Amino acid sequence: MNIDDLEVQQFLTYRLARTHMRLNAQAIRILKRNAGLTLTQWRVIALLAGTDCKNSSDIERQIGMDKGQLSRTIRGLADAGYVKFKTDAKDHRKSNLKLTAKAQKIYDQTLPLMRNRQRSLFAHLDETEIKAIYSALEKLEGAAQLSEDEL
Amino acid sequence: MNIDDLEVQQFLTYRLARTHMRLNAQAIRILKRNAGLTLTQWRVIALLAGTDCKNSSDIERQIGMDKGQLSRTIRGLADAGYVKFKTDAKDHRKSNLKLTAKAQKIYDQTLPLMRNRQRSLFAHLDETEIKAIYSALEKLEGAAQLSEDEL
DNA sequence: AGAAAAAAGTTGACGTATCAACTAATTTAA
DNA sequence: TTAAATTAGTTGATACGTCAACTTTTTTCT
Repeated sequence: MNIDDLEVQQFLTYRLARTHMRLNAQAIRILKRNAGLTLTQWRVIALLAGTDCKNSSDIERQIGMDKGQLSRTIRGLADAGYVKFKTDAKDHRKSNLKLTAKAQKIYDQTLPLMRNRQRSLFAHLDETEIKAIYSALEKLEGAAQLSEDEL
Repeated sequence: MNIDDLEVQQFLTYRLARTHMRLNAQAIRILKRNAGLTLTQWRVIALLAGTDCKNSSDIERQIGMDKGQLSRTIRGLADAGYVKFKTDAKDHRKSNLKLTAKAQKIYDQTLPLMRNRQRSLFAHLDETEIKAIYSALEKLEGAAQLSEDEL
């Protein structure tokens, strides 16, 4: 692999951006059609339902999403009747989030769909590719945190 | 790989989105600092300089970028003195784009930087991972084009 | 040739992402 | 114990991405 001969459109970051864009668009289509949710709404719901995330900061840490955007997404979910706030008894800065029955229901309906999608995507890859892509993404994410001169 | 036991944060699409986000932010930092360009500006310049793309549609096809956004990016580049328009003699719909000396210079300065970054990113991966990730991205991009019921 | 379809590019509207400033509550540590 | 630093969350400004409508020019088809 000689980088000097690599065309810009073949830069790994560029290929990754393209694939990400397309997969994202696909997820947005599926969620819009089947759940009337945006991708970020779905992700927040999924984290609240499927992990031990309880509040905004937990989600932020888990998902690496911008605080501000998260705040607005959560407000949107609350307005749409998907989550309820409850100020933490011990720490009044925190407000713990609870999914409503409505949210739980839509999550239960949508999760199998999203799992099926993962299954179909995996079906296009062989075992080596799956292992390699996970480990590569992990390493790249680490490298992405480096500043220019550490790179 | 059993999908039913896979946590949502481990969905391939999700991991990919995260890695993309971080790599993107890194590229934006580097370009801002070293060239005063945005990532899309850089990509357009790189395609005009390094491939046979001549106009907006060529770039659109190559990069899969939105027409509208491209139009605005190109206008921005023109306003900043990086590209010049020239209506195609044969097809008056097209306007061929030409990089100015200023753009060429900044491209020549920046390309090595960007290549070095690719080199550093690759250095974190082994040969198998590199092969696998390229081939996996290719396949995933194909699968991303499928509609929900084809998946 | 002439109508219909398609392609190039522009523009407007809207949602999402990113960054920074800010308030309020809590923790650290002098 | 109280001043300084940190953490949770909100808000505003601004940039970017996405979608759709629209104009102009070219191509296709009969």
